[in-house]
Amino acid sequence: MRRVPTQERSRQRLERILDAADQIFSEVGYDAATTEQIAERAETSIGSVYQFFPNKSALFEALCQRYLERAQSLFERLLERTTLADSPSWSKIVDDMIDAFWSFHVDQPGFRAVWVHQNISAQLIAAGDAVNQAIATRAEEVMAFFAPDVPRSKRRIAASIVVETISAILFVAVRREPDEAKRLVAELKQMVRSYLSTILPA
Amino acid sequence: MRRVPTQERSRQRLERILDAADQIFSEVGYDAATTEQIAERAETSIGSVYQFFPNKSALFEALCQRYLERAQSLFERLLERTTLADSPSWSKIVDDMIDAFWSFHVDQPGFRAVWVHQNISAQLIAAGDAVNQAIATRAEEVMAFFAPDVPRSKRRIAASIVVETISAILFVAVRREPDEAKRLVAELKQMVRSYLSTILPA
Amino acid sequence: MRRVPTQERSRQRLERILDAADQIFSEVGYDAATTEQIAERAETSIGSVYQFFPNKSALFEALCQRYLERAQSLFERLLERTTLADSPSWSKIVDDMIDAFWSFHVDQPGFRAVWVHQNISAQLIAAGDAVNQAIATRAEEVMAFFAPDVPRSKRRIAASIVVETISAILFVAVRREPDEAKRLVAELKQMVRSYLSTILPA
Amino acid sequence: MRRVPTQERSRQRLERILDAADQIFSEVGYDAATTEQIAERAETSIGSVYQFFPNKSALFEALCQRYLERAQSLFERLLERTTLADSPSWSKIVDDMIDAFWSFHVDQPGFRAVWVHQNISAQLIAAGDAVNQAIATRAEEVMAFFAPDVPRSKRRIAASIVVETISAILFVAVRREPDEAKRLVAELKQMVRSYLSTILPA
DNA sequence: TATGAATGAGACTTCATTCAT
DNA sequence: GATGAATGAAGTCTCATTCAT
Repeated sequence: MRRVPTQERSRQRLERILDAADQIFSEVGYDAATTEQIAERAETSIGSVYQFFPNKSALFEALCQRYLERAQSLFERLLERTTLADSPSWSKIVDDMIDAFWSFHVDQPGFRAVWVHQNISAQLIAAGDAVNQAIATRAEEVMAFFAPDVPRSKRRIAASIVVETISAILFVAVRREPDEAKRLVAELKQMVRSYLSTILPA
Repeated sequence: MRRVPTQERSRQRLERILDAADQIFSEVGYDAATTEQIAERAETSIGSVYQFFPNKSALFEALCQRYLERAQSLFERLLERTTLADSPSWSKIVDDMIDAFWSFHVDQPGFRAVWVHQNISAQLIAAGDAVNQAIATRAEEVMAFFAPDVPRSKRRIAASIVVETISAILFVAVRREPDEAKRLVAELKQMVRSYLSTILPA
Repeated sequence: MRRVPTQERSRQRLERILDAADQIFSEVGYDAATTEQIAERAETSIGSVYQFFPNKSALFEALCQRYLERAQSLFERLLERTTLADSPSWSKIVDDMIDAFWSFHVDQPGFRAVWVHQNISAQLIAAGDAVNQAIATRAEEVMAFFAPDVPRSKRRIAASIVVETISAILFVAVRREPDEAKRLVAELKQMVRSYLSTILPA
Repeated sequence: MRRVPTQERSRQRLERILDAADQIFSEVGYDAATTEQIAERAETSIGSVYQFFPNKSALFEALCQRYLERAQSLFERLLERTTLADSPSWSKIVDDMIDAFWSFHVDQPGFRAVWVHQNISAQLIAAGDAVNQAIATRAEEVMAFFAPDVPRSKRRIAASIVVETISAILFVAVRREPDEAKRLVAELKQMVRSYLSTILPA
């Protein structure tokens, strides 16, 4: 980012630009989106966009970063609420997690576009991957709480596959009919639980 | 497609164009790929590309179709080999299937690009989706063999989630280190088996 | 022209090519017409077209030539029929001439396209002009019969303007509604007669 | 037009673009003219051309419009100068008109290209036709002043043919040698006068 | 001689980015 | 700091023409 806004006015403008970019990218995809269009939606001039970001790609990366933070923060808020000390069942945690991320996908349609574009351009920091990795790392810690005896490497791979599966199936589900989506989410929970039950103690 | 080649020489050229397109799309993504680049890689002229395909998009769709056919044919070959009458265990089928599609992903890197791009352009027949749906339908029939009592709708959703999960995890795995990838695939088998065991009889 | 056909079969092909070119040029104009399209309409291959004509422009020029010959021949046939020796009134000749050329315009829509294109490209022999000039020269001779005393230069300019006017107004008339066209033609006769009556004796 | 310039600098640029287009179209015709060539002649970049006009065709139409306005304005200025109340002879008006439009043709060579191209592309507002029709309508009014008794339909057709004839002959004359041109114009006046004298009172 | 696949120059147009105001 | 006009590289696609079969 070229300039970090200090004044309130500027910060609002930056926010508007990011929101506009989010919408446009999500509506038409990275390549079809034009910087002019984004400036217009943000009700600024193209010059102002380039005052914050050196180029289109940087604008996209900032969006990725924003999603990473949002997803991580969602995860943390969730864990805080159900403090582990309360000794909830891990299957409850799984269900809550899936529900929470389901809402995340539904509420933030831009995330999809971001995720998709990342899988094209290798140059970009794979923010989608980054989100999943960050969450997998945290999930691993939670698993350590429930199954301290399982070797670390086993926990890592299990956490990884669980997070990726959830992410992937939710990704698929948003495009299905609402009814079908609901059933997919339910079945996803079932799958994750049955898998984890081969690793974690009841 | 504008012209279907009849002579051998032309058919080879067409093949070369498709292969080149496959590579380029896979390397840089749909939008960043240029038709000129594709022609060059195929060692033809841009004019020849446009003799077969009316535009860039049509070239891409032809690739999609090719992958759809390849994946379906892979699936069918697999089922034929392990004739159901031989009464194999379903878990053996699952393992074989995952191995086979893993090879498919590894050998055909272009499939990835095709799959990803489809999630952007709504106009395109979603070949990635199409592949999965086609295979899910077939998988459902296999499940019917092992669990004729499970209601149809349950089978459908189960087949769908299994296929999507396999597809998604393999998709993730190709980008990981070989060692990590191997472990992910192993764990994927485990997850699918444990999920299916809640539905299918031993 | 590259090759003059000697065999009957070839001559027919050449004729078909010229007819096709005539139609296509007339339908879409010179630039929008494609050589491929012309070959197709002529039910030949593009290669055959290029066997007769070195390029698109030459094909067009051949068409021009054909129109020049047709128009000239029309004029000659007309004069023959109304042998001057029969001492017809010149106003009768004018009327017949206008009627004949009106039919020419109506029957040969391609002539219009040819004429229009010539006024763009200066390199081309202006066949439209050529037609008019050729006919003007002949018309001048006819005027000499009726008014031997009028100086040659005066006759030349009068013939020229009469021919150009007829040509131009007929050109305009073909694009008008049939009814309007008929009135325009009638008025054209009136105008030419009133002008000529200032030069030729009754 | 995409953008209407407000600042002086832009207005000049737009003017330069139009002038350049005028020249180029007039030199090589609509199709052979390239947008790049026009930009170069206007001493701008191709991007600037496309900032004002969405495509080549729109640029052409703007030119048509400009000619229509210029021609109409010329006609009006002419009529104002020779106020009808001054009861001039109509033959004087005809002569002045022809002289004025002759200058118009000579000074604005681009008009020719515009006029010619319109006879090809049916989609375009036929500006050439438009010019003539607009002037014919006005000419009809003038005729009404001199011959209020002549029925309206007769006046209309007479105005139409006079205007078309003048337009067509001037069109031809610009391509002739200066001397020949002058004689053609003189003869044109003679023809129009002799025709009108069959309709209008002395 | 006829065919039509192959070629590639070149046209139109877009859009990321700069910079004078 | 904000604006938006100007730039021009680069992309897609067409079509006249050639030449091997």
